[in-house]
Amino acid sequence: MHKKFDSSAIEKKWQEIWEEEGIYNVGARDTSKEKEYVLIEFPYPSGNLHIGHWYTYAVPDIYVRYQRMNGKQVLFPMGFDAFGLPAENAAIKRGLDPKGWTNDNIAYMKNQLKSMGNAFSWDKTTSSTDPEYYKWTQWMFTQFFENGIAYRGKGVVNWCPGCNTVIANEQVVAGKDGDECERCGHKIEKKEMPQWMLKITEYADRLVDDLDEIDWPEHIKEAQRQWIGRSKGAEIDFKLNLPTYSGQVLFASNNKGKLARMRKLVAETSLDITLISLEEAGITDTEVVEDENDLALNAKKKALHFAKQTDLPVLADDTGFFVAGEELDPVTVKRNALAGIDEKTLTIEEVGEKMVVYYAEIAKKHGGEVEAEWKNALCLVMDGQVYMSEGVRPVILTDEAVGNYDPYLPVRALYKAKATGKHALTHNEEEELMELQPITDAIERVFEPKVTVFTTRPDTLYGATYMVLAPEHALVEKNKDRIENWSEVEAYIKQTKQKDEQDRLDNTKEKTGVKLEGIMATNPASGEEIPVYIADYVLGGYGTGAIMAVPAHDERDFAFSYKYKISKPKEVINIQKEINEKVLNRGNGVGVVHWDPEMIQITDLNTGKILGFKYRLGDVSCHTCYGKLINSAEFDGMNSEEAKLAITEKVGGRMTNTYRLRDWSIGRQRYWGVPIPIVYDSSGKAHVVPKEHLPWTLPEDVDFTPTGEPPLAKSEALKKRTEEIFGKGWTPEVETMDTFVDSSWYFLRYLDNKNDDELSSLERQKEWMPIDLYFGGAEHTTMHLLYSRFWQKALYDLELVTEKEPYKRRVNRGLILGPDGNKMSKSKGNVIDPDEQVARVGADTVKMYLAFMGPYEGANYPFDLGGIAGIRRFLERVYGLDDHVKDEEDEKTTKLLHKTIKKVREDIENYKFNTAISAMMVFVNHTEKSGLTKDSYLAFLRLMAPFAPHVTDELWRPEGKGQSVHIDSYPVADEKLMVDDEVTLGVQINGKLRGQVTISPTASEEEARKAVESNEDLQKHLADKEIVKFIYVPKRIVNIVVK
RNA sequence: GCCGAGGUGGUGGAAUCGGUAGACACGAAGGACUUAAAAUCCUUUGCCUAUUUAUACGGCGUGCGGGUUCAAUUCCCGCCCUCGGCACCA
Repeated sequence: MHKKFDSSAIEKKWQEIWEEEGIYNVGARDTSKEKEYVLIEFPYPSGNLHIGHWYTYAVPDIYVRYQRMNGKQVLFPMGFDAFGLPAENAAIKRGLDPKGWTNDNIAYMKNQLKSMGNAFSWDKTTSSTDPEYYKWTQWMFTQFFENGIAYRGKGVVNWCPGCNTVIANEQVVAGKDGDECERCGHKIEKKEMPQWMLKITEYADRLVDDLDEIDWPEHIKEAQRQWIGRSKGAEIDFKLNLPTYSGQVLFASNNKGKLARMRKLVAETSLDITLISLEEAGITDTEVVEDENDLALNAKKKALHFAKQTDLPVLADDTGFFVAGEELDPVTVKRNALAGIDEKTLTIEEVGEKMVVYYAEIAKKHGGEVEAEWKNALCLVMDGQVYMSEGVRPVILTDEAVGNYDPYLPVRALYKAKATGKHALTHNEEEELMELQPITDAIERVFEPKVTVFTTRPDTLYGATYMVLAPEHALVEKNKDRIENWSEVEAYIKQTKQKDEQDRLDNTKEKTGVKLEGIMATNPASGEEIPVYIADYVLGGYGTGAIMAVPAHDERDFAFSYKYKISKPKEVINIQKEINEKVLNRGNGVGVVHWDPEMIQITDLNTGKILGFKYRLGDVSCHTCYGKLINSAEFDGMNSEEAKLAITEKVGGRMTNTYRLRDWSIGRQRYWGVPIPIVYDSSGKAHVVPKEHLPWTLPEDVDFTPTGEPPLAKSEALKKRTEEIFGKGWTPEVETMDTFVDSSWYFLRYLDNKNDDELSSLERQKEWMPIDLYFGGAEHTTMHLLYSRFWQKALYDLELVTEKEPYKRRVNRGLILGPDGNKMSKSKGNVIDPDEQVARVGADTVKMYLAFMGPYEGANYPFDLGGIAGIRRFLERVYGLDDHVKDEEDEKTTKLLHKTIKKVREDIENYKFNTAISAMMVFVNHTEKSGLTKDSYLAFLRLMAPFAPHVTDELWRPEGKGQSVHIDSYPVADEKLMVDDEVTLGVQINGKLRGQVTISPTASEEEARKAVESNEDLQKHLADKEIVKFIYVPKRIVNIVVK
């Protein structure tokens, strides 16, 4: 090798030329090419690129360049996720300006990133701190607020004294003694405060179900499913021996007619209550965002909204649903039933249509025409035809069928109907159709003293012999006068409050609890009276905060019941399969001292499947299997699965899901983030900052010293701005948003990064979404990936995006460890500085070495300084490979080239860059000896271009008429040139390798046999032996069985 | 405890529709070149045994123990270990 390989000079030269030529800018969508959107997680501009960034960005660049050379238009954008704590900490510690500090870092890191030589689409870049970016972050928040997705919640939050801020549950990690902050390691305190929340829980089902539609590795999907933690079960009401409520009840309406009617209904009941209207209760905040499709949810929303504003019980209703507090009681009114309305599944439009059709039938029966009002739509029926106003689809009713629609009819028809002025359906007539009894019954039920439990095993209801409430359950405090041992109960509640959730859920600790003396519940199935306990292992925030305890079929209930000698387990499930019992370790730590049961695993003999576990102690036992019911009255003999539904139905329960996932708390008491675009009027009511005032910029006159008060509260400029725009007495929200919000939509902004009118136009989204491939770190599996999926779905519902799911495919990469095999850290002194490596061996070498360490997906690899030298040597040899170019090459070399092309292509598509590189090394090792033609040499340069973009362009340009190799095509293997005319097979005798034969790949068994027989070495082994069997698998193996 | 991933030379790793285990690279050893070193090039390199130190032969080898098969790193059963996640979720 005579040329000197000066990687620094080469790399600098080509980076400048590429930038000048702009060959990596994407520009407008070119529809003559297939699109490919490759996304990498954008970095936080900490100030310096580390080797992990290289692994994150430089290796996927191989895939990007490969797709570009395959003729696709590839979008590979890069930006900065630049809000966050480090900037603010720098401000606190060193008195720097967070904005300046961040911008300096961005500028510096941009240069470092350019030294990578990646094919980034820099023309599409963005930064989350750019006001033109966060303007849209804020605008989306206002849309979420107006649609009930963002709300001001109240609740217990994790307060980190280190960061002086609230952190989300997901950001809390388990430490040695209790919860710790993921970022700073301080112990977390529980604090109650108002919080801005996003309703991710409302999307829980879709977040689980839509996983089936995307092509992600199964383990990542599974992690998300577990995080969401959906469990299917039932809510069941247990009556309590408490007196029925009497006194005032708030009715969630100001509609006088409705109130009068409801009062009349209440009078029909045995209840001693008085309904008062919202106005009478002095409630002014009456805006409730209703869901258009879910009637039950509407009633519940109303009830919840007003329950927060009063101490009175609240009664709300909506088309057949009656709600008090949070407890829902659906009633199928006769009218609805006759009209064929199933409240659970129909939209409001569909209900309206059915209702009108039903009225039409009545009208026909009376031989007349009926005019009726339903919801906001005026519906009318004439000549057997039904019309509805206000955008509701008209229904044309004929004698035979219902269901032909004419969109032009309603308005015209409405005037016509009014002109005819025919008979209208009166309230009295309507009431007749409603049948009062079910409604009054429902209202009575709503006020019945009861507690609702959530259970995944309603099939074991007959075995429920006591109940347990969370100590913080509202019912406990409310009934303190009736609880005979209140002082003991109160002490226990106090003790619970001191524990954080981690303590309460610690299964090595003994379970504790207290009986509520004087309160009894009734098992709704068996009718038995059962005692009620409180215990801290039942959590207020999960399910309904109350459980039914089935000691015969739940391990924890068995333990608790054994400790407090509550009741003998009542077995209601019988396992009828052929089972196998295997005794496991003794003692399983469910938290009762001296409780050391025999633990037995129960397996199905036929399938080998684990059915459940059995715990035995003396003459009592508990098992968790499914089976056939016993001791369950009319359900005896039924299967568990069937019985779940049947029993729930019998006792008036509701099948429902419950989730581990909690709403996303996005408010931060911090400065360096997106200001939440909310202002409060003088009465304290929240209003969004209208679009014309966005971006609602971050003020700069702020003192960062953490005092527990949010920094923005100290800004005079923000106060002044708010009063100037909105008026005197108005105050700004002083919280900023979690940075996970910024990263929930950046991939949309890349597409349309200069758009002043929209966050990202639907046209651009149609061109580029969904993201074809998202490379990222495993640490984002449950947080960023779940939040951004939720964000996309919320936008989808507002018709702001085109896709339900943002990411089609996802690849999780591993970590680069220090040379000692440990995680890199300054304290361990094992940090590899990428700039230093680039200066030493060049960017191409660093990139290729990172790709060569192992498969990209999954594992962690130690950085080896010897290993990187090997790659540098390889590149030097490639640099000198043109010395071996000659006019002719042998057939073997041509074959090897095509085999290498095929292998490299396959490997890139499977993210196995390591074996692709090794195949290219084999090719170079071979051709250095054999020589190769110019054509083969150039094909090889193109093959290697994605891996070592600088050196290949250096070698290519003089040959490529001045055009970059990176806009050329990727070589394609010619199958015809890969066919081998002979192949060497291993020959085994009795399964042991004894020699080799070289034959044609299409050789017959007979030919193979001849080849073996003519081989002297093999003959030695075969002499005096009888060949029992001769196995020949073409192109694979020969195996001879001898005696 | 449960769930997931994994366990292959001194090291990173390769080979799994069952078909010559250890590709490629690092490291190590020897040699060439050099005054010398570096760089480069050549050779050797899973372990064991034997001998003529060069070569063939033999044995053992993919965490451990079984099984299926002509043939198992690959499939099945049991166990051990490592890493990651979750942890009384009713």
